[in-house]
Amino acid sequence: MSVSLAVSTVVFALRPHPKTGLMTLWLPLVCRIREPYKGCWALPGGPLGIDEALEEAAEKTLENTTGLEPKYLEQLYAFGDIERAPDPLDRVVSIVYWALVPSTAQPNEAQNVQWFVADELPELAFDHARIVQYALWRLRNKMSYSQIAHAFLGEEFTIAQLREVYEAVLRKEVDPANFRRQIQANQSIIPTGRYLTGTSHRPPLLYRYSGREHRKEMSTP
Amino acid sequence: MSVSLAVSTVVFALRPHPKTGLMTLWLPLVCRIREPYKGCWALPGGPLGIDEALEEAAEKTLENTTGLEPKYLEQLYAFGDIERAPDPLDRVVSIVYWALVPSTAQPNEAQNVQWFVADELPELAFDHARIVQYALWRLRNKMSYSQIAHAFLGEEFTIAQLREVYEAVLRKEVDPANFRRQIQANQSIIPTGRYLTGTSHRPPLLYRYSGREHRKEMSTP
DNA sequence: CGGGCTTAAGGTACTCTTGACGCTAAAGGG
DNA sequence: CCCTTTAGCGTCAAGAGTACCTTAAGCCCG
Repeated sequence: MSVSLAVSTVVFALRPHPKTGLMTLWLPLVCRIREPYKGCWALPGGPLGIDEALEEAAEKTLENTTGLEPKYLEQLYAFGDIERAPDPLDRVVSIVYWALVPSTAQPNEAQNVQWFVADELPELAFDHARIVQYALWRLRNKMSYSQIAHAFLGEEFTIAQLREVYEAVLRKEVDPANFRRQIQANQSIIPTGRYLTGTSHRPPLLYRYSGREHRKEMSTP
Repeated sequence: MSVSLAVSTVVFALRPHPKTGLMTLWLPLVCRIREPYKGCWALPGGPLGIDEALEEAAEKTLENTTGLEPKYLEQLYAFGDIERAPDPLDRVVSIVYWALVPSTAQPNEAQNVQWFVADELPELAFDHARIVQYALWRLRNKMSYSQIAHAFLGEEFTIAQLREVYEAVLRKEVDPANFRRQIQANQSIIPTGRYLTGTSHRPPLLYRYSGREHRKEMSTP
């Protein structure tokens, strides 16, 4: 008898809040159809195949539950406490990934999968509530020093849309002028020359992600 | 047949470089006594026991190989590529921790264990060279925004000793005056009132770590 | 014993970043 | 045609970071 290994994924997307209409973080959960925690909501995931890479498993889970491809995927943490499952003989070590998917993409709702507002989750199975908390912390942390915000958007976006992502994730207002300055200082976005029309005000320039980080990163070894 | 799970640890300590005499990062490696990579140097570690917590396993490894207790211990990453071992049937997922031990403690050299200068390692088994590279990056990264430097020192230390830790890890000189100001601004160290005597110059004040972080951290969930 | 050497500890001046806020440009709507 | 709204740029002051100077307080050596 040995410890078994699973891979789970915390998937984040931005959508309007059903009540306030403001952009908010959402994530998909699956309803467990077997014990333990039968009927409870849990993170999507599954056992690791013998010939399957960790990241590959996380992507497969994402594809199966939401039908989406991540624009960003990173390992979060390996959770292996002994008391994770009610029965200590079912010991599972979960390697958890977190992913960002653009709001533009339409998710393909699979069976038993439902999206929830990240700050208003139901009771979760195992230690998954703690895992989500940590993933949220990592997302907000990384958002404030890294350039991952564009992963929530499509190929082209305005600076206001990018700012809206920051405001939604960090849950605080950002000064538009200073945000523009900062984002333009580190050469992370480049103007496409095209404008977004159809707004009832001055048409904003469209930008795209330059691909270069302002801080040299090595988040994944 | 399923994937097996192991826990390894990258242990860092500071000691003078044998040639230059400057403080440098060292880490312990064990010589493999069986195939694959027999005779090659590798990170200390071993399989995860069924009733053993991940962090517990990392601490046990540390104790067995060096006889030391870590002043800092954190999960680094879970490495699970398929090509990690020469034979794909021996697939192992390694959950790697990294640890800091104070230079004051005297290591208890176990059999087959030897310490190396972190920047001058021999050829390593498996993907351990890449793991060490990543651990070094994480250490240097964390050192520059966190307060882990004191983990290399004893209970009491002078500001110059703390600065020496920064200089050794980040491999660059730090202005003593500015370093003092920064370190004193975030209330991370407090003066003990005692002085370090026996030096051939003005005796410096001894400080100890206050335990509070200047940036609220949640590096471990 | 006193001058020289070394590091401790604190201070100053300059630069760069950050935050608060004002002004003009350019669209649509009444 | 004016009003409203957001885009985009500029300004100013506070704060953080950097380079460097001054004084303090021990030991070493002549």
